[in-house]
Amino acid sequence: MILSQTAVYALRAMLHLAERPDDQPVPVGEIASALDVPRNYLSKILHVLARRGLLRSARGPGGGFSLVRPPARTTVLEVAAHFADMDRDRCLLGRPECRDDDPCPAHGQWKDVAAALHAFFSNTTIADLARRPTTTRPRRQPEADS
Amino acid sequence: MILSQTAVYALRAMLHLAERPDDQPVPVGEIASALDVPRNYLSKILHVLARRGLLRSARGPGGGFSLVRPPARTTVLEVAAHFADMDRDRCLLGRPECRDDDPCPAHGQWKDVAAALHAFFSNTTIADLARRPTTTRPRRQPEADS
DNA sequence: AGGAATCGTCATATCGTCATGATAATCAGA
DNA sequence: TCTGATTATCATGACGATATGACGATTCCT
Repeated sequence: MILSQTAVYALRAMLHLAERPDDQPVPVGEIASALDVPRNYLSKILHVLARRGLLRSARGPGGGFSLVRPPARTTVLEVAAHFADMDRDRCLLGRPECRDDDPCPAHGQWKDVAAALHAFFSNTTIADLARRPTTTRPRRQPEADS
Repeated sequence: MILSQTAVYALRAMLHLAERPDDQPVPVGEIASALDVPRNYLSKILHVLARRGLLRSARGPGGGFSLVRPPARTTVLEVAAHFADMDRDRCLLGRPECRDDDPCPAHGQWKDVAAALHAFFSNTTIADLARRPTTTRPRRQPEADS
C-alpha cells in the first residue's frame, strides 16, 4: 500500500464525517463501527487530527469529533502527512540529500513522477473523494440542493 | 519512502553490478562496503534475486554475484517487486477489491496516478539508472551499437 | 588432501507499525 | 452533586521489516 494503514483510517474517517449532513459531533464508536476499524486505535488517530487542527473534539454526552474546515478546504495530503512520509523530494533510492545539483542515479527520471504523485495528494480534497461516483459509469442525476 | 529499504538495497546492488565494466562475479563483501549496507543482510537480498533468475551466484574463490541479463533488459519493477508491494491496482484506501465497477471513493482520481507510477517502474531499466547524468545537463552521445 | 574464499542458511536481536485493554479526565444533564 | 457518556492517555502485546552473528556447504588453488 502506498499509504500506511493508519493514514487510510484517517482518510476514511474524514470522509465519513464529510458525508454527514450536519456538523454535529460524531462519537468515535460510531465512526469505528461504520468503517470497521478498531475503536481505540481510531480514537488515537482522530486525537492526532484534532491536535493538528483538522478536527474539533468534544467530550461528554453529545460529544465526539467534527470537521473544523469544510471538506473542500482539506486536502488528502494534509490528512495523510501526519501518518506517512509524504515528502515530495524524498529520494527514490533513499539518499538523505538528493537535489538537482547532486542527484542520485534515478533522480532525473523519478522527479516528474514524484511531482505528479505529490500534485495528486495536494490537489485532491476530502470533498473530491466524498463526491461519490468517481467511475466511468453514466452520470447520476445532479444532487438536489436542500 | 515509496520503496522499502530492502527494495532500495536490491536496486542499488543491481546498479552497482551494472556499472562494472566486465561480467566477473563480485563478492557480497565488496558490494556491501561500496554501498555501505549490512553485509549479511545484503547477502540474503542478493540470494533472493539469484533465485528469481536476475543474478547468477558462484561460490568459492573468485566467486560472487553477476548479472544474468544485460541491464537494459531488467526493469526496476522486476527487481523491486520481490521486496515491496508493487501492485498497480492496489486500492488507495486499502479495499481488498476495488474495480471500475465497484469503486472506492478515490478510485476514479487515483487510477491514472497509479498507472503512471506503475508505468515508471515497468519502463525504467537498470541501464536507464546506470546512465549516470540523469539531471537536466546536456545530453550524452547516444551509445554505439555493439 | 587441505586451506582459504565465498555463498547459503539459521537463530536471534531490534525497532516501528498496528492493535487491544484499562483507566483517568472531562462534560452534559438530571 | 451525582451519573453516564465520551475523549485522553498509558501500558502492553503481536507482527513484520530490518539487522547481526554464527556456522555449514561449496568451490578454487596449491
